[in-house]
Amino acid sequence: MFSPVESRRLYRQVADQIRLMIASGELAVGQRLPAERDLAEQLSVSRPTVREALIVLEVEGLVNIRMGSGIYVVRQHAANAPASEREPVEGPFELLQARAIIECAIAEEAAGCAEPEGIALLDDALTRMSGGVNDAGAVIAADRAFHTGIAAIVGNATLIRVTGEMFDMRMSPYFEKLASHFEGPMTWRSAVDEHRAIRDAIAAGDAAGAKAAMRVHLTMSQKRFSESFGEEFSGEEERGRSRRPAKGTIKT
Amino acid sequence: MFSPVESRRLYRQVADQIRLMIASGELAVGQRLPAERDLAEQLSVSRPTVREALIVLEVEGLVNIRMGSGIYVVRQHAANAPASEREPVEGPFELLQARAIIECAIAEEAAGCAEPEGIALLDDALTRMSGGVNDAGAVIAADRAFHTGIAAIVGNATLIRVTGEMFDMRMSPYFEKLASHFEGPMTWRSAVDEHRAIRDAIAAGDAAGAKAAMRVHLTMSQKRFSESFGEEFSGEEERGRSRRPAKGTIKT
DNA sequence: ATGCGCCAATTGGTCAGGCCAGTTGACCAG
DNA sequence: CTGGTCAACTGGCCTGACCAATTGGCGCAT
Repeated sequence: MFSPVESRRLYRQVADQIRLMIASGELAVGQRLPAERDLAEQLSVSRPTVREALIVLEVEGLVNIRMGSGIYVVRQHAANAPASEREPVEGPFELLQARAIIECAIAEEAAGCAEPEGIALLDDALTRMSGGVNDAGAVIAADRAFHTGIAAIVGNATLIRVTGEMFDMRMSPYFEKLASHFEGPMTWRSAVDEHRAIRDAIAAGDAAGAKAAMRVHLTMSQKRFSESFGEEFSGEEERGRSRRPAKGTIKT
Repeated sequence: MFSPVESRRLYRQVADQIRLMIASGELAVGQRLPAERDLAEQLSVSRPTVREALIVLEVEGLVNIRMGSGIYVVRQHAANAPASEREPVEGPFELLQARAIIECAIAEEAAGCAEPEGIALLDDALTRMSGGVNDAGAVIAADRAFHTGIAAIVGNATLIRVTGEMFDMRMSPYFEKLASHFEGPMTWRSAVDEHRAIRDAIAAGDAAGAKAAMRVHLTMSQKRFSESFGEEFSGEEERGRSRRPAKGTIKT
C-alpha cells in the first residue's frame, strides 16, 4: 500500500499548530494571540494563510476574532470536533456506566419535583415505545424521549441536552453495529417494563425508588448488551483499549 | 429604523449564501462549484474572501476542495452546527444546577474507588489553584483539572468528557463577561477551601460527605455568581446590547 | 486634580494582482 | 487502440496595499 503523499495544505498545518498550543496551555484561555502580521512572520507564512487558519479555529469555536482588537482564546478543547472524526469515542460500557451514574441522580432529582404534565410526557413516550416494538426507529426515538423527559421534569435545559447527547452516542458507528444484534422486540419489552418502574417511582415522588429503578434499567441494559457482546467478540478485548471492561461494573 | 447596515464579515455572508444554495438544492450534491475566480466575480468580492468562505464550508464538511480540480458539494446538511453558533440558550444558573446534580453523583462514586494516584491528581490541581490566585488563566485551568480529576478517579472517559464540557461552557461569551467581575482572589480562595473539603471526603472514602461537599461547593459558586449578577445588572444595560437576562431560575 | 473628548497607533477586514503546482482532458505518435 | 505529452484550468500561496474598528493615551476644559 502506497501512502498518498500527504501534502497537507499550509493553512491546515498552521491551524493545527495553533490548536496544539492552545490545547497544551501554552496559549491560556482568555489570552490574546499575537497579531496576524506577527503570527505570519513567526510562522514564516503569509498573512492570508494565517487568516485562513484562524478562520478554521474560529469556526471550531476555539478563538474569538474581534475586529480592531485582536484574537482571543475562548476555550481549550474543541467541544465537538467535526463530529465525523470525533474522538475514538469511549467504549459502550463506559458510556452505560456514565449514564447510570448521571441519570440515576437525575431520576432522583426528578422524583422530587414531579408534576402531572411531566408524568404525561413519560407516559406518552412509554406508549409509543410499547406500541411500536417492530419499528426500530420509533422505539429508539421513544426511548430517547423517555430519558430526556426525565431531565425535562427537572426543568433544566442543560440536563436535557447532556442526557440526549449521551443517548445519541449509541449511534456511533462502532456501537451501532452491535446494537442490531442485541436489540430486538424481546429486549425492548423488558426495557419498557423497566421504564415503567422508573415512571411509577417518579410519579410517586419516591426519590430512592426512582434512583434504584434507573440503576436497574441501565444495569440490565448493560447486561443485555454484554451478552451479545460476548457472542460477537468472544475473547477480544474491547477495541484494544487498555481500559479494563471490569471497571464497568456499577457500584452505586 | 435604519437598515441593519450588515456589518457581518464578508466571508461569512459569502459562506452563508453558498450554504443556502447548497441547502436549497440549487447546487446539487456532487456538483462542482464555479472556480474561485468566477465566484469572486459573480459575488463581487475578492478571491481571498471567497477562499475564506470556502474554507468555512470545508471545515463544516459541506464541500470538498481538491487542488487543481475544483470544489465539490459533499452533502446538503450541516450535521452539526459550527459550535460557535450552537444554541447557548442555557443560562448560567441552569448550568450550575446541572453541574450540582451530576457532579455530586460523580463525587459520591469517586469516594467509593479512591486510590492514592487519583488523590494525587486532585492535590496537584489544588496546589496549582491556590498557588496562582493572581493568574486567572492558571486558576481556571487548575479548577477544571480538579473537577475532571474527580471523574478520572472513577476511571470513566465519558464522565471526564462530560464534566469537562460542562465546565467549558462557562467560557461562553455571555458567561465570560460576568465572570471577570465575580471572580477574584477572594472568591477563588473560598473555592479552594471547598475543593479541599471535597478532596478530603473522597480520600477518606466518605461517599455521602463527598456528595455533600460538592453540593456545598457548587451552591456557593452559584451564590457568589448571583450576587455579582445582581450588582452588574442593577440598572445599566450592558453596552446597549440586547442580552437576555438569566433565563433559568433555579428550582432545586 | 478630574473628567471628557479627540487623535493616532494598532489590529482585523478586504482587495488587487501575480506566480507556482497539481489536475485534467485533448491531442498526437507509436 | 495505447501510451505519452502538453496546454489550459484550478486551487495554493505570496506580496503589498488600503480601509475600518478598536483602544489607549494625550491634551483641553472644567
